[in-house]
Amino acid sequence: MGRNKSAMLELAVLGLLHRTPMHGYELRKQITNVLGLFRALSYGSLYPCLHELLAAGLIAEEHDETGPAGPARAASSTRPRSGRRSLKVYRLTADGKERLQELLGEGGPAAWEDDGFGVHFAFFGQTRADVRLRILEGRRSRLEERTESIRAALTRTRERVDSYTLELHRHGLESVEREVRWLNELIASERQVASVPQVASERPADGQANPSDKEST
Amino acid sequence: MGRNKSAMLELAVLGLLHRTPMHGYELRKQITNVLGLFRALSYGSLYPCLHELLAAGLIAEEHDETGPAGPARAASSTRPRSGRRSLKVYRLTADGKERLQELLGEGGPAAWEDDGFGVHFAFFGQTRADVRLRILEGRRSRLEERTESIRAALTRTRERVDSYTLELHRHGLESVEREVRWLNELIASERQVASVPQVASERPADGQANPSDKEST
DNA sequence: GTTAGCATGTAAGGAGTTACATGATTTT
DNA sequence: AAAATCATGTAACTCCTTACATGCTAAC
Repeated sequence: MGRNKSAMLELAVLGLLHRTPMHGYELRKQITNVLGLFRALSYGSLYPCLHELLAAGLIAEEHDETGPAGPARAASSTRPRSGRRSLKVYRLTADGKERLQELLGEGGPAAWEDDGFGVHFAFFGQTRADVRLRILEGRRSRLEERTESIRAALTRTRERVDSYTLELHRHGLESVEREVRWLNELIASERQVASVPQVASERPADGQANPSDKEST
Repeated sequence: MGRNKSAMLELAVLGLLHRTPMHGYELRKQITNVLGLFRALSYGSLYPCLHELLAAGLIAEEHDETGPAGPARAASSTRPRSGRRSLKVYRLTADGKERLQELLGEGGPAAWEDDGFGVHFAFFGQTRADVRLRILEGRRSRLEERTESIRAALTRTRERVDSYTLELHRHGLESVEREVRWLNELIASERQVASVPQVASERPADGQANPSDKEST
């Protein structure tokens, strides 16, 4: 089949469209800003991906008659766009929902690598509890490997590199250790919930899993 | 000229070879593990880059007669490899040193984006004090933009997304804020040193700039 | 004696960005 | 009326990974 379609981009698109239908333009903003997964996803990769998903029947497009959803839209003209140009709103099809569940159910190594973890975590609300736990634990061991690697580098090269390189490693190590602590909290929280298991297909977890009781401030 | 040669890879290679000559194999390990800049740089991009730098006269190769630098090398046979196969040690040429200074002196936006900052920071020891400060401040405003962006997303979507997405944003925000605090310490430290300016060409900073007085446990 | 690690390279292909091309709508 | 933002799309190009191809040396 098609050419592109990196698994992560596909997952992000299907996952976001599962929440609410939207334009490609809005999808890109969400993927870039809200998920923060791709630093700045370009249209050059998003639109072709959308066309492929459409061809595969995983998403459907509808022509938007309401015009762009600008900030002050409600106040001014209700005049329809009269279809001068193609404004498309994409939504998830039944096949698309199936595919999304399939992707979320895999829970393999791709789900805990740097590029995959964020996307998978963002859609934990639709992910089975056992898969969630597996992904969190996979991510933790991945980061623990990195901890060891930096620690080793730090011991090996101590005194042989300048203070800036040392500081970079020190800060990197602390960042990774901090993320491991965060994962430990999440895993503990998941294990508590695990005593009351739930089905993935019907109204999956929202408000039940309450990771970390710290107030934000 | 040549095809590839992404600026960051070139900088990493020249910067590391400035510290000490080494094999391509060792370079890859340093770039992957020690600098941690590229998650896992492949030979497929490193060796071609090396060939281009060689052709450009920025680095030079010498045939290694001592054999691979294995962990227990010193103990066993001192028998030379007799040149059966090409084992190459690369070192920086005079032109390469010039080019390295040129790259380190730019201090433009590329030096404070996600992919560039780590590499540039690792070679701060060879970077002019004013450029160091500029890069640190550029990085800080970049991260402050991101802080605002996440905070905005958090306010906009509060109550509309599930607890996992909220937790992802909360953790992301804290990570960025933590890095900003780190940068503030570094900037303060640089400003203190700035009262005694120094020339870049002669024995640039090592031990003078002492970022953050925390002991490392 | 076989596995793991050292060491160098190439060809094919994937994944994404940049730059280009177009046009409506909203804000200043 | 100009500038910013919304909105969609394509073609060329860059950079990198994967898989292949080869061979030595150390450790178990």
